Amino acid sequence: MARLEGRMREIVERDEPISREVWDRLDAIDFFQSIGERYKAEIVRDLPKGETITIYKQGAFVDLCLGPHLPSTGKLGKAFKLLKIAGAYWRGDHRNEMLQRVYGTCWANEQQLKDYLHRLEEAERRDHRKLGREMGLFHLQEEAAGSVFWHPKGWVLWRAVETYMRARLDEGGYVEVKTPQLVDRALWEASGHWEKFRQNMFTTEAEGDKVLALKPMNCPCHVQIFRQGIRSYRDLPLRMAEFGSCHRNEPSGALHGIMRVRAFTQDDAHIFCTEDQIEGETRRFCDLLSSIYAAFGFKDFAIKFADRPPVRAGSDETWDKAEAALRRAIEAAGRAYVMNPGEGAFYGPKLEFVLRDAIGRDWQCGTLQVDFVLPERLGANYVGEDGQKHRPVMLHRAIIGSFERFIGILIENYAGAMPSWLAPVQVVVATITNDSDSYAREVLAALGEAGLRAEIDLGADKIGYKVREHSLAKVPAILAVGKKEVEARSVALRRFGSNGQEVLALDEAVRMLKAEGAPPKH
RNA sequence: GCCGCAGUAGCUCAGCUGGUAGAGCAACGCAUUCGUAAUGCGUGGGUCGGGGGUUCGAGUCCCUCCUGCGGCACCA
Repeated sequence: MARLEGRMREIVERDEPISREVWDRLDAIDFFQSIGERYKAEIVRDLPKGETITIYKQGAFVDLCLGPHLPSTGKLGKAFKLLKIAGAYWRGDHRNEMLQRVYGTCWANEQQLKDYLHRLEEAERRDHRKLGREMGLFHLQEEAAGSVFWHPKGWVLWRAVETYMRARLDEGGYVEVKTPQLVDRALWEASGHWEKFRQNMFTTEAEGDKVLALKPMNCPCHVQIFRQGIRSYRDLPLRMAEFGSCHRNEPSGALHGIMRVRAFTQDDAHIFCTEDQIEGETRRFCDLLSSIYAAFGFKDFAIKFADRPPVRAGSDETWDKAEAALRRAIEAAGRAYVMNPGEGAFYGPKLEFVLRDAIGRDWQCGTLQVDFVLPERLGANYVGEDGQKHRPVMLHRAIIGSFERFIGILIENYAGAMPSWLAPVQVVVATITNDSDSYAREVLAALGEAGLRAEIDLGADKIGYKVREHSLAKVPAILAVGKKEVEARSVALRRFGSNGQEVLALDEAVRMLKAEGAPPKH
């Protein structure tokens, strides 16, 4: 890359003029073929008839390009840098050959380039893989590639997220269930997942010729619960939630820290409802989702509307109906969205709710999918007002998506400095000398009684050392106690990110920290 | 899975053309009782990712597998 960059600088230096020409299609094909540029020739060949074919020349270099280009190479300036080199499939199709792609960045001036590179470095500091290790939240190791070992502190964070989500679902009119991990392939064949995703499913054998699959998702299981007994239209909408542990054998190259793993837990739910209820349920879901995102500190998120994929289940009429229903619903919910053509699930169109990580990569977290197909395939029905059997519609939906991914994004969003309600340790009591130990224990007990996750540091180190240690651990609050505090029954509170401290009466500090450590109200 | 790069102590990294593995931080021990981001001294710690090969001798060279990283493809 250094050599490439050197050549680029020479070309910029030469300030070669760049000219645009329009060529005849056949001439262009012949020309590119003759110089061995068979990919360019292929592009020209595939361009629709009547398309203008533009050629840019720069010295002896002749290339096909839609343009526009700079008038001359010198106009590029010197504020550029090559960043990475990687393979990319020709025309984005993995069945094609792989070409080498060189990534670079270019800015109007050196300062902007420097700022950009600095931002990249800053982002690396937030990387959840680095912070997860440093903060002792979790680890990954090759004997369980793609599965997370959650450490005590990381699991506290997980539980805080789970407890909050459970409370919101309870309030939101959901019922919670738990379904099996190992399920006979017959069910996956019936749902259509076996045909489409068999190679990504972990399987095992039992009782001779039985093949069981570790569930890659929860929906078929939820339908089994729905099918127990006789459902009435009065039961709808039935919102069935599960913190469902799923396994998917993701391609090795897709794994990424805890964001893309092979074993994960979804905040999954399926809303069984009538067609008429789709709109109301979608609106209700969007409201719940945005309220929960806001509670976790995400004000901005994108919504994408993914419509029918090339390979799919269900008739075109069913898809027309499902897409129209979802479009009406999202529009009625008054949410802006962009299209994501052809990216729907195989059984229905979906809304994708997308959050962004520290280095600007987008991650789908929430989703809402309209499904007319699975209830049919798996034989779900209910008795309507008319006394006849009807098919329910299923809305597949998740808010945080997977706990693993969402926690990864949370860590990056806060750069590890979690708000108190999510922090593994909310407050540390640190003594200045051992004379204060017994009072410090009283302080710890008071914090514990208030339900705070508190730790105590009675070590023989200097207070400066303790402050540094717990600041690096990103603990939201440090309560220092020394002679003065013992006498006044007070504490010296230092908050994460602040250089000063305030001295407060013990009960006042406990009251304040308790309030700050509670999950957000909504 | 594909292309490229990488894997040395818990972490960050050094180790020249092959000659018995090193630093800082962390950990542990002892001393220090100190008022808001590092007290001092000492000690232990490695199948150099796994396997195979070349060589008198491999962390270093070759083959192969695994894992990770960056993209691509995939993502129910």
